[in-house]
Amino acid sequence: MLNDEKTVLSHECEGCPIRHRAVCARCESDELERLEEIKYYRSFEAGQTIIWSGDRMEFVGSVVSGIATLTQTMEDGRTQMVGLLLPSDFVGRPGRDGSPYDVVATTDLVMCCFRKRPFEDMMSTTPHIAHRLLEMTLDELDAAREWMLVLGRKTAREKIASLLSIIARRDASLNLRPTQGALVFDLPLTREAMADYLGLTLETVSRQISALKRDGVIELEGKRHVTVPDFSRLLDEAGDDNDGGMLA
Amino acid sequence: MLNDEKTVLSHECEGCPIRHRAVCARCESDELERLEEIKYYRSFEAGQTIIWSGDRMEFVGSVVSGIATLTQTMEDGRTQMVGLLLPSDFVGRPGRDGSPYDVVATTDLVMCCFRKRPFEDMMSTTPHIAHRLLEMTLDELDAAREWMLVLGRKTAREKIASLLSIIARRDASLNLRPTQGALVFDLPLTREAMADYLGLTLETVSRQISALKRDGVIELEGKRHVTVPDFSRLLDEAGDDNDGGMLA
DNA sequence: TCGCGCGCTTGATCTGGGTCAATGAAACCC
DNA sequence: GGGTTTCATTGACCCAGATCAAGCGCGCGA
Repeated sequence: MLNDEKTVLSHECEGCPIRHRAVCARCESDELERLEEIKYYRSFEAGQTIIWSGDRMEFVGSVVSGIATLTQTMEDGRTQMVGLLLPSDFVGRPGRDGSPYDVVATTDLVMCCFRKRPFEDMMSTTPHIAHRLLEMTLDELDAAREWMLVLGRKTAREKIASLLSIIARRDASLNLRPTQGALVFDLPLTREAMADYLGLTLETVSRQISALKRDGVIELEGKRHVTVPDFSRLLDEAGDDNDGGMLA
Repeated sequence: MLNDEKTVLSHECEGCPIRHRAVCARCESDELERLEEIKYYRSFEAGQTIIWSGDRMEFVGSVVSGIATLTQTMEDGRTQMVGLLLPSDFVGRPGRDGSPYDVVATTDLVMCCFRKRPFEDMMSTTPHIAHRLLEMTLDELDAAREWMLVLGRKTAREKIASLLSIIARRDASLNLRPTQGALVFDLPLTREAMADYLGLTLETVSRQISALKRDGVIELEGKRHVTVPDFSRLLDEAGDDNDGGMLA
C-alpha cells in the first residue's frame, strides 16, 4: 500500500514524512535540493535521552527506524508518556525553541533531521510544507485526544488492548498473515514503558497481559512477540467503536 | 468586559485569534476585507450541541464569549472531555471535513465563524494565516499533552487543583485583587462537567472541592464563586512545578 | 559454569476513588 | 407558597488497581 512512494523517491529516506508525503509529490526540484542540503541523519542507542525537557531543539525531523517516546515527569518521579513515536512520525515544533518534554530513544533509533532555522525559512516560503506540518500536527492532536479518553475512562484491560491495537495497526500492517487475518508483531516497549504510557503500574500491565493471553485474545511467544488471532476481538476489548472496515 | 464588542464589531472581534493575533497586525487591507466577507456570528444556548461527532463542519472560528467543550463518548456512555474552549480559543480543523468529537456549548455562547472553504483558500494563499494556525494547533497539542499527565498520574485532589488553576489563569487574570494577590472567578462548569474533564465521578469532584475548602486552599461563595487566597498554594496542590514567576 | 542483574510474573494486602443512596438547596413555574 | 427540577453534598460500602514482596528465567560477563 505504500509501494507507490518508491516511484516518487528519487532520494529515498524510508520513514520521512516531509519527503514522502509532502515534498516528493509536489516539490520543485530546487526545493528538494534545499531540503537535501539541510538534512542529516542521527543515530541513538536504546535508553539514550535525545532531548531533555526544557532543552533547546536545534532540529526537526522524523523517525526512520526504532521507537522514541515523549515523556513528562513530576518532581516526585511520577512519569507519564505523552507520545509514542514510531517510524515516519515527526518530531519537532517549528517556531518554538524548547521542548516541553523529554524525548527518549527506547530502542536503537535512526532519525532523519533538518536543521531547524533553515527548515523554518523554507516552511515560510513553501506553503505546501507549512500545510503538511499543520496536517501532521492535527494528526498528533487527534491522537493525543484519543489517548485522553484512554487515560481518563478506560479500565486497565481496555488500556492494554488499546495500546496493543495501536501498535498492531502501525507496526504489523506489513506482517499481516493474510490467510487468516491474524496480526503478528513485537512489542517495542518494556512493561514499565507501557505502564508509563497507560497511566498504570508495571504489575498491572503484566497481570492484564497475562489475562488477555489466558482469555485467548492474544498469544505470546516469549515476553515480546505477540500474535493477535482476531483483531476485531482485540478492538472489542479496547472498547473502541469497531466499524469493521479497518483491515478490509 | 465584553461591552466594547459593539464598538469594535466592524473590525475587531474580541476573542478572535485569527483577526487579533495574526491578521490585524500583519494583514493587507484587502485580506481583512476578504476575511470580513466570509465572517459571521453564531449564538448558542447553554446545553446545545454545536456539532455532533462525525458531522461535517462547515466553518472554523473562535469563541467570543461563553464556554464550549469537546467531548468523546464510548458506546456504554462513559464520556471524556478532551478540550475546554474559553473565549479566544479556536475551533476547527482546516483541511478536514468531520469533527471527531461532540462540540457542546456548556454556557450561552457566541462564536465568530468563517466559512470553511473560503477560509481554507485564504489560508493557502496567505502564509502568515497558515502559520498562525500551526501556532494555535501546537498550543492545543501542548495543552492536550499536559492534560494527559493530569489524567494519567495525578490524584483526585491534584486533578481538581489543576483544573482550578487553569480556569483561574484564563478567567481570573483580569479579576485579580491586586492588593493581596488573591484570584476570584466563577466556575463555568457543573460538577459533572468537571468530572468528565478530569476522569472522575461527580461525587469525587464534590468531595475534593469540599476538602480544598476545608483546608483553606480555596473559598467558596455559593457553589460556583471561587476565591483563591494564595495562588502558589493552589499550584502546589496541583503538583505543578511552581517556578513562581507566573503572576509576577 | 556460575552468579548476577534485569525484565517480568505472581501473590497478598491495602486504599483511593467508584457506586449506591439519601438529603439539601437554589431556581423556576404554575 | 408549594411542587418540580436540577445541581450539589455527604455517608456507607465496595472493588479495581496500587503497593509491597517474593520468586522466575534468561542473557551476559568473568
